[in-house]
Amino acid sequence: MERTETIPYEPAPETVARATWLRGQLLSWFRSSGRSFPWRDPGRRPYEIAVAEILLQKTTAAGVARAYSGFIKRYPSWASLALARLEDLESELRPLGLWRQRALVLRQLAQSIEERGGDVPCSRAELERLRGIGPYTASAILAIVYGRTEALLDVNMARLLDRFFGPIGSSGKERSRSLHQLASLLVKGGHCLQINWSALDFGALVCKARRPRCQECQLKAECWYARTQITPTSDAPSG
DNA sequence: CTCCCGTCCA
DNA sequence: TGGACAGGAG
Repeated sequence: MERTETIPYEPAPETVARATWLRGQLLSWFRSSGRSFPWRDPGRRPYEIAVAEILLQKTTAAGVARAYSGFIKRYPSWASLALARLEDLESELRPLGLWRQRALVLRQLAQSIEERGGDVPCSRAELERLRGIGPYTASAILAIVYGRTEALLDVNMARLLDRFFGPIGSSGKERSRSLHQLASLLVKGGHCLQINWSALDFGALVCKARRPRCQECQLKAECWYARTQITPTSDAPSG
């Protein structure tokens, strides 16, 4: 037997074709409807990128957008953040939620970076050793700061992939592996940041968790979710 | 698996 | 009023 049957490192040809089509659609959609955030602006320092990624964890991007500029202005560097008073940090973070653990994480992260001479690690292993930096945040820093080809598989992209390609695997482990495979397939075609941000924005604005806008979605003809869940008389299920 | 947590929207 | 949010840690 072929080893590809037991070790599916290679996605099926049809999957590759659909992923390529999806890429084109997302990039096209992003040019006209993508979101603009201060932390996406070119020229941002690694510090500003890292802080944004911590703030964005399990928090709405719209909320972070409101607090971001003020936070950077008040704490403009790793050094200032490392020396911050915990109470001040907490009150700055309070409107975003998760303020207690995030204040600790940010200050400890700043102190760790300062001990390294002020530079953000450029390897996944080093990044994930730091408090508050897991697989996703490490990928984001590698992609945005160091220009590496990494998939930003957050809840938005996961939902989009899940719906577009259809349910994958029975176990959570298998599903996770397939999602990462699809995500890396998307990103490997080039334009890493554009495709990542387009998938995130599309998942947040069109392929929403609550009320997906399937009727006006340009992917509906090829989307598993739209083709199976939509009925002529009703939009996407409300639940 | 649970907790962290304020905000937003159906 | 409750689920969901650019996750991560215990």
